[in-house]
Amino acid sequence: MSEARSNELANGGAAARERLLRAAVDVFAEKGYGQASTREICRRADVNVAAIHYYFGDKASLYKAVFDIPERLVQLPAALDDSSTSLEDGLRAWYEHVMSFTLTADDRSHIRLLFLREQVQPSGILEPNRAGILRPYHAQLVRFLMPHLGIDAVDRELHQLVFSLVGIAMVLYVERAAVRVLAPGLIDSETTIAQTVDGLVAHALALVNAERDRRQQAQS
Amino acid sequence: MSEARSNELANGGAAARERLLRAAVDVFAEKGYGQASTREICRRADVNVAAIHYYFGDKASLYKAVFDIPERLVQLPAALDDSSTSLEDGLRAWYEHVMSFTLTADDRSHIRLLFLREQVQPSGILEPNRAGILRPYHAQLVRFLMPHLGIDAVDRELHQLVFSLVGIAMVLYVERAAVRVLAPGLIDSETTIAQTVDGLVAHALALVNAERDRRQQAQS
DNA sequence: TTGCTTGATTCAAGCGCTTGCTTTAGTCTG
DNA sequence: CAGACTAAAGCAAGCGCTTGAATCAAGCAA
Repeated sequence: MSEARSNELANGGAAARERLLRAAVDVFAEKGYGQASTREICRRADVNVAAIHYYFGDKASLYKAVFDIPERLVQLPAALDDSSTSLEDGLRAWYEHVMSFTLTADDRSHIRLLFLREQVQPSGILEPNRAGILRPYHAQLVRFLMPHLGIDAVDRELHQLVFSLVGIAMVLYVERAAVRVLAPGLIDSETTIAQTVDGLVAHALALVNAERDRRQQAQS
Repeated sequence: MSEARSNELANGGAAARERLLRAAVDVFAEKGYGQASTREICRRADVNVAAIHYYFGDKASLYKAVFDIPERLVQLPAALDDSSTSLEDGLRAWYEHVMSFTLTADDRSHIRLLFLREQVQPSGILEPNRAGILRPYHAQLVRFLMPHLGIDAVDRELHQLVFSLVGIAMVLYVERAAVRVLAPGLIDSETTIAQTVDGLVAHALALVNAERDRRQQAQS
């Protein structure tokens, strides 16, 4: 901590450690842990190879450090935590938020790819049983839906509903290459994505409404 | 062809080439193309390292050969191509089929993981623009749904409906680690998976019915 | 049967290269 | 000068791939 700060003051404020972290996010996201080379990370960060050892110890610890900066990077759509938001508006806000990932390739998308990769192909370095980047999104949807379903306890049906809501968008992201081949016009441009979001909202409403109906029927 | 056959006859019918292919599926699925080592593949296939060069030329060609055996491995649920199958029965057959992937780890599951990995993290070796393993599943659902929706042409709404139907199951597979952490009891055992299939069918019916209603409304 | 040839296959060895990491000698700043 | 940091070189290990010799069954002539 204090060493790092004095370091920042020492050199031109560039903070080699910080550049190293940023480059690591990029390279790990592009190549995966195993295929990422420390030499390339250092080259992109414009530091010497010894810097990784100096600041982090080794490659695995650098990887862990990359995954230790996650929460502040995940910014959830605020509308869903406003209790006055209608069901449709909340769902639309949520899908607009997550579908923006599909097209753009900004700074944050790299870290998202990193989390997805760790999910599909665990490196074995991080402790297992971590829910990854899905947890905050899942938790927010659970919070948002409970009042709209008129329930105050989480059960497996609610969990499954939320996973389905996530799934109808996630398939478009994970399989975006296949989607573009099989159904051109779904996620090719901002315009088509806007249409697709409309479809997602309609699907989501159908799912939530069906679940609400099922619960009312089960009560009577 | 004839050389390969005489080879099979020559040795104990073990066919080193075949063992090599099988081992390659396993190792590529476990490690990914870049992290898989030809030495390990040969070790598992119980052949000499030179065998890859002898039979396939190099590592990349072995990888391509693995991806050239796909179609016969994808066995679709037959019920969906029977026009007498009801909507609910067809959907149930489909989800029972695909959800069997989530728990089991049989021979075929490795090749499925391989396709998923290639989708998320393309190796750059296969020609791009291939829809991967999703294509046959997608096509079958499109065929199955058209009569139940009363349409005879494929449009973008139908495509998106199918992707949503795929997505609500795929999220449980791709994020199965997170699902087990966030919602234990969804995909932990055959019993819970059976319950989850019930939920998937209910969700799918809600989606299809909503889409049919939308089309009827749009007509009038 | 016997010995020889041939072509297919396997084998151990090693080439050149990249990897993660370490070391040693330095430079710069306060 | 002391401590924070960097630079360059090099280590052992692993990588894909190649090589030339060894092995083996099949075909063939004497």
